[in-house]
Amino acid sequence: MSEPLSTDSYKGVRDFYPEDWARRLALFAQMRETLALWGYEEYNASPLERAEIYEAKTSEEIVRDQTYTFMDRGDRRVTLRPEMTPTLARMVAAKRRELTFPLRWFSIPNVFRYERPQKGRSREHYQLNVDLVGLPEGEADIEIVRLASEILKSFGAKGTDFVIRMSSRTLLNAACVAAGLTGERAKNYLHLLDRKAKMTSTAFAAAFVALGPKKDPLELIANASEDPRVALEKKKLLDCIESLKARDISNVVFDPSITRGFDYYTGIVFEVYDTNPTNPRSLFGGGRFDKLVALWGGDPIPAVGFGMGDITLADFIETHKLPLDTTSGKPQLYLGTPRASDIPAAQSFADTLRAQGCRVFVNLTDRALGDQIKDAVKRDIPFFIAYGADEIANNAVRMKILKTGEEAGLPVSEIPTRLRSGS
RNA sequence: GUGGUCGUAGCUCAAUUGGCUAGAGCAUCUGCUUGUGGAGCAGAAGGUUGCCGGAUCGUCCCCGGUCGACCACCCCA
Repeated sequence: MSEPLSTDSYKGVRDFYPEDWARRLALFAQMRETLALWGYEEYNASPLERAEIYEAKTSEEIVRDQTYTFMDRGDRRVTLRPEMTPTLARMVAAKRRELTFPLRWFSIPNVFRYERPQKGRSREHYQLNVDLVGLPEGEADIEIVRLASEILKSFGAKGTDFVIRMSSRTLLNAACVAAGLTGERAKNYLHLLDRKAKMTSTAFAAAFVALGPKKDPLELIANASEDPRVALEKKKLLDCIESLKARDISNVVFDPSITRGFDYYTGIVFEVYDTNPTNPRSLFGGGRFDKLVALWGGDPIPAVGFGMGDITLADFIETHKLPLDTTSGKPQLYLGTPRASDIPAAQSFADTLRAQGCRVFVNLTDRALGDQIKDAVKRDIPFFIAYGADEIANNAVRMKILKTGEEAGLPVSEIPTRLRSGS
């Protein structure tokens, strides 16, 4: 015999036991419900992607160090998707002639990053991706930001629980150009800006001066009248923010340090932060990527969207103690059998209930009835019916509510409604 | 990729300066009898102290390595 295998899961990934998976499903169900109300359709794709699609326009850091990339047996370079947006862009590009734009699409893919596991970060997580494809800046941006807010609110969050920080890549780019920063130096400036909050002001100033700018982009944005392009882009962004505020999104602010890590963003970028002082971190974000689809040829197709990870969302729900109903798939009724020989009849009785949508668990053991009740309690099944010779003979059952201990006879036809009402 | 903290039963934790057969609670299972409960009582099972090596008369305890978890960086979701 060889050594026993390890029961540990692979480093940095999670096993989802039924209880864990029920929580994920509850998250996903709430997302799907909200998105359906807004007319969004769900799509999906394989986690395996051609490696090349991450190399053109996404952050180099990710490709170099943070993806699972390998050669398959046919010498193709394969990557486990680190994010969904390039896949979305590829799928849209592939069928650009037959799709009906604008597209309102979402997906809840698992995505992979090879990096050191840490709080809120593992090597695989599920990430809701919501995208609105085929419309330029304006109402599309507003819908996406509102939807991001709406999804958090659908979990019971209040507007004071989070803040939406917005900026614009076009504004930042215009300010960089006006400040004499172009190409690599502009890109480096954005990365520096992204880190600003974590740096001391002197360290930031030193790194900034090292880039050799003629002016300070942030000052240009503050005094936008100095440059007409900056002024125009700033007005567009502020107008967008004002529109959101006018439509009940009061927790949105302009924050020029929001840049987002990916290079493919072209217009608005936003990031949603938890306002809880013990955990004031970024929850998720998104932005506009008008040139990504054109990487596969043809004219650009404008798009805007966001991605929301399941781990940070679950943490958010946990820290704010928001309720999450995880009972939707659980059995509602435990059918106990006084004798093991009653099992076939109990299954047959269960079938009539199942046909009416009742989730019924039938005992298959020869345990004593009292132990079966204990078993039902332990499994968190709310109702119990003993089904044996007496019930068959009298064609009548008594249903027990395990929480209260009450037990009463009732017509079989009433069982489905009682199970649904839960009492 | 860098640095720090930590690995003892399924879980939460004990174990005297390095010294008897590594303990407890919870959870699990079996009884307290065969048509109705979460309690109680009795009992059982559960461990190569993450793994490998070293130092020592002797190690859960010291040292090195390795794997893993957590935390802070880096970066990002």
